[in-house]
This record gives sequence, structure tokens and C-alpha cells, in this order.
Amino acid sequence: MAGQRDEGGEVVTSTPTAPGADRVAAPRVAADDAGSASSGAPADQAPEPTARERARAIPEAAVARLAIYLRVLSGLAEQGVNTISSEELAAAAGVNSAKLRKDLSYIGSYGTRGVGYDVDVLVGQIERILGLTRKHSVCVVGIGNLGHALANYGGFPGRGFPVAALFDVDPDLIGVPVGGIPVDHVDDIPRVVAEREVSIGVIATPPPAAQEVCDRLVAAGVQCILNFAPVVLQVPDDVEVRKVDLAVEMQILSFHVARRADEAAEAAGEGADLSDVDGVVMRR
Amino acid sequence: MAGQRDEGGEVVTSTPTAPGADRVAAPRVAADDAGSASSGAPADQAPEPTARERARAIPEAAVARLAIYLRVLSGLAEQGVNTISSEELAAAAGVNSAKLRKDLSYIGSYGTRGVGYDVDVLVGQIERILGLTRKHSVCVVGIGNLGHALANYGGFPGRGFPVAALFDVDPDLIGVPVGGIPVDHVDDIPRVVAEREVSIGVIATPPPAAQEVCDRLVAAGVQCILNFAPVVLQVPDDVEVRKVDLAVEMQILSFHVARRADEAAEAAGEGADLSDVDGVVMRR
DNA sequence: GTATGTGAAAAAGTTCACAGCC
DNA sequence: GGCTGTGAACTTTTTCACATAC
Repeated sequence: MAGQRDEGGEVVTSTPTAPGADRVAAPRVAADDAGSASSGAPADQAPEPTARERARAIPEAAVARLAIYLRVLSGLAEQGVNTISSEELAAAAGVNSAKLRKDLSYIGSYGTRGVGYDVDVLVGQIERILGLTRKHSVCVVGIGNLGHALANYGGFPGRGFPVAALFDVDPDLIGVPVGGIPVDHVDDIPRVVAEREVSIGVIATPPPAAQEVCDRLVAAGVQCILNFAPVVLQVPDDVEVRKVDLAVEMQILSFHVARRADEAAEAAGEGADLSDVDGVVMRR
Repeated sequence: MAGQRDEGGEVVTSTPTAPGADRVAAPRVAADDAGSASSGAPADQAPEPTARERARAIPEAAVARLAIYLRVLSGLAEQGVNTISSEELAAAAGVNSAKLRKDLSYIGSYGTRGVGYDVDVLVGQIERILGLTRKHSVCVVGIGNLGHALANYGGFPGRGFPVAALFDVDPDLIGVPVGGIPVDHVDDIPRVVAEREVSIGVIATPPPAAQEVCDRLVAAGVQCILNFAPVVLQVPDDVEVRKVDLAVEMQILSFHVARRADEAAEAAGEGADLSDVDGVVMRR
């Protein structure tokens, strides 16, 4: 049990105008010039799923879960576990096993029937699909409390995401090393981002500054942004934004506290009603 | 445009065995304990949908968005805006207007056709639904980099979430005030949580400690947890867990970077195919 | 004329359940 | 006997489109 939902941040991307086109194999022109299928990318016809196309077909929700499976699997690998069944892995990841198997099926068939999955193989395949075989340099903008904490992670979660630059506007901070990296002025974003090939920008500024910082990052060529500022960022379609929003998280919890209280109240009422029905008057 | 998805954390709750039962209005007997109608906002009076029952019916996904609308609306209210259309509000919140209207419809009908919504009314209603009319005391466990940052928010995002207690295991930290609140030892969780009526626990410990801390919080009666540790927490069905997972967020961004690169490559390949179709043999 | 509120349709995501393979 | 991989059924969420009300 312990059903789990997961999913995070916001996605602000290419929003395909034609809905559903996402999962469908490239439509293209109907006229398939049969034989002429060139070696390069034989989309239709030939099976050959090609990691490329497969990546396209992975539901957004499954991607988030793959990252979790990866973490669980890495832990298992360290403990020397070699093989695991979908049931076990699902339990460890807090999802049900059918979902887990379906998620894994999006990336290919790497299990062995009657046996389970090889942990190392799975780790490798998920890393490949998530693009973790490549390093993604990160910059953090806004070196306040949170920015500090982020910078000090020194090499973002699980490595593969080295922090390559820090930015702020505070003159007192410029040049000061935080987590080993000197802070640059936000005006230098274009130059530094280009020089250090930053591909992911993390925004940890106060809300009023977030949109402008975002615009600068985008202008500098950053296409992926993780936003901690409680602001809805407006970005071009080709930029991906995910957000981490404390206030929203707290308020969702608040909603559930309230709902729970209401249910309790309701249940009490129901109990009372039933008592009445049963002829019993005292409640509880 | 700029379609947005949103949703965060994980939900590990009551998982109703009967699917779909969630959305159904409480069966109950008509007999509603009349008097209990909260004075503040006499909703519809006539059929009395009862905020209680309605809250049950709000899709999880909509709740997260309501929190965002609330923030946008609060900003507008401060700017002196009195009325707003679904189209405008949707744009500001980064969703499409149909979705926004549907989301708002879950909480009631507070708009005026041909006009739009009264900002203050909407703020009030969303706050009510999210349970923000009540204060929810928060405790933070794990006063490291992140815990510090969280404690220093001093009164969590948008107030209504006062930080009432801090916990750690480090003897050097015990008694030291952070953000004005002295740190207690995790062994004191039961006592302090009860005394200060903490209803939300925030876990910012290193991964290995997270599950145990979680168990202690749950044992102390905390039913809502916000987890920053990169660990899948196992909790009873009646406890709500949401998580904020840096590594997962980064990896999802990584996936999109990779996908984007693949698409670019594919597009190049497709161009070549088309050349073939056109009778042109040379690619590129 | 304008904009909400909402049924009905479409899409996305989840779960079931079992054939297929070890 | 046991476990994966997946089509099909089902649930949830999103989008459409328009009657309804101002």
C-alpha cells in the first residue's frame, strides 16, 4: 500500500498545439517512400525504437518516478544488491508494482521474467534516459539564505550537476567565495554563463527580482530553470521551468489538515446519526 | 500560451480502496447539524454545499493551482485591483482560462458573468478552502544549511505557518536560537510537538535520519509532513507527506535537456529524409 | 456584448490481469 | 512456480464549446 503520487514543479514548454501528438510517433507525410528509408533515422516502418524517439514517448509523470527509482536502485547497488523484482523495487519507491513495470517499460525491456531486474543494468539505463551521462553545469542566482544552502551542496544532488557559477546583486557579496565559488554580479550573467557553459539556472532571489533574472538567464541561453521564487515565471516556449514552491506545499498540506478535520467532524456527525438509528444515544 | 503544469510533492494518504469514491459527495443523511454553519462566510445558504463536502471533491491537482491563484490574487489586491477576468487571472497564473474557471468552480460560484471575479472575494474563498483561516504551527527537524534557511524564513511563506519548534541531534546546536527559536533535541519531539501544538513537520535532515525522524513525528501526532530529504518515507495511511526533491527536479530538467538535444538531432535527420523524398540525394 | 460556469469530449495517467518467458 | 511486459479497462485531469446570466 502506501500509494504515492509524485510529480513536481511546473513545465512550461513547447505545449504542442496538436494535443496528444506528443505520444504519437512522428506523423510526417503519409506517403512513405518505402524503400528509400535512409539509414539515419528510420522513424516509422522500421521498429528500432531509438532512444531518441523513446524519450519523447515517456510520460512526464513517469520521468519524475524514474528519478526516484534511480535513487533507490543506487542505494541498493551500494548495498551489494544485484537483482530486484518489480514488487520489491516498487515497495521501496512507494509505488505499486504495475506502475513501476509500466514506467520501466517506457525505457525498454531490461528485466528477466521469473527473475527480476539487474540493478546495475537498470541504473545505467535510467541514467542514460535521464541524460545523466552528461554533466550539466548549474548556476545559482540569489545568494541569500537559500542560495547559500544550495551553493553549499557543492555539486548538486548526486553529482552530475556541478555548480559552476553564483550570482547576486549585493556588492558585498561579489567576489566572496561561497561553497568554493566566488559570487559574480548578475550583470555578468551573459559572459559567465557562456564561458562556463551553464545549462541549468537556479533562481533563489526575492520574488520581485525573479522575472528579470529569469529573462537574463534566458537571454544568456539557459533553457532549463529551477525556480524557488514564489512567482509564476513567464518564459518562451522553448524554455523549461520547474518550480519548488514552499508556500504552495504548505498550503496544500493545510488543505489536507482542514479536510481531515472536516472529515472527522463529519464522521462524528455520522456516528451520532447512526447511534440514533441504533437507538443508542451516547456518542463515542 | 505558456501552458503550465503544476503539482508537487508526494501524497501518501488514505488511498480510498474504492476508487472514485473520492469525488462523490458524502452520502450522509440529510440531517446536517445546522447550527455548525461557520458564521464568517454563509456560502449558498439554500442547498448549502457545505465547504466540508466540497473540499472533498476538489481534485488534488486543482488544490495546488488554487494556492497559486491565491498568491497572484493577493498581489493584485495589494496593487488595488478589484476585479479580474478568468482570462487575465489565468494568464498571470500561467494556466489556460478554462482550467482556471473549472478550478474555481470547485470552490463555488463567486464570479459575475459578463464582469469577472471580485479579487477580495476570491482571496477569501480560496483561503477558506485551503484552511488558511487557521494557523498551522510548523516544526523543522534538521538544522543544517537548509534547516537554517527554512527557520530563518521566520514564519513560513505568507504567514499563517509560524515556526514553533526546531530540532536537531547536534549537542552544539541545542538551545541555540535560530531565527529566534531555540533548537531542541529530537528526543524532545513528543513533548514539544504536543506542547506547541505543531501540526506540520518539516524534515531537513540528512537522508539516513529522515525515516526515523518521520516515525517520531508521526508518533508525536503530526499528520502532515514536508520532506526535503531525498528518501521515500514510509508512513501510515493517515499521514500526508509531500516532498521537495532537488535531485529529482534536476534530473527531470536533465531529461528535458537531453530530449531537446535529441529532437534537434532528429530534426536534422528528418531534413535529410525529406531531401531524399524530394529527389535530392545529398543530405544537409 | 461579455465572461462565467459546466456538461460533454478528449487526453493523460493508473491499475488490472494475463500471456509469455524464464 | 515466479515475474516481466503490455493490451485493455478504468480513473483522473484537461480542454472544448456553449447555454446562462449579467
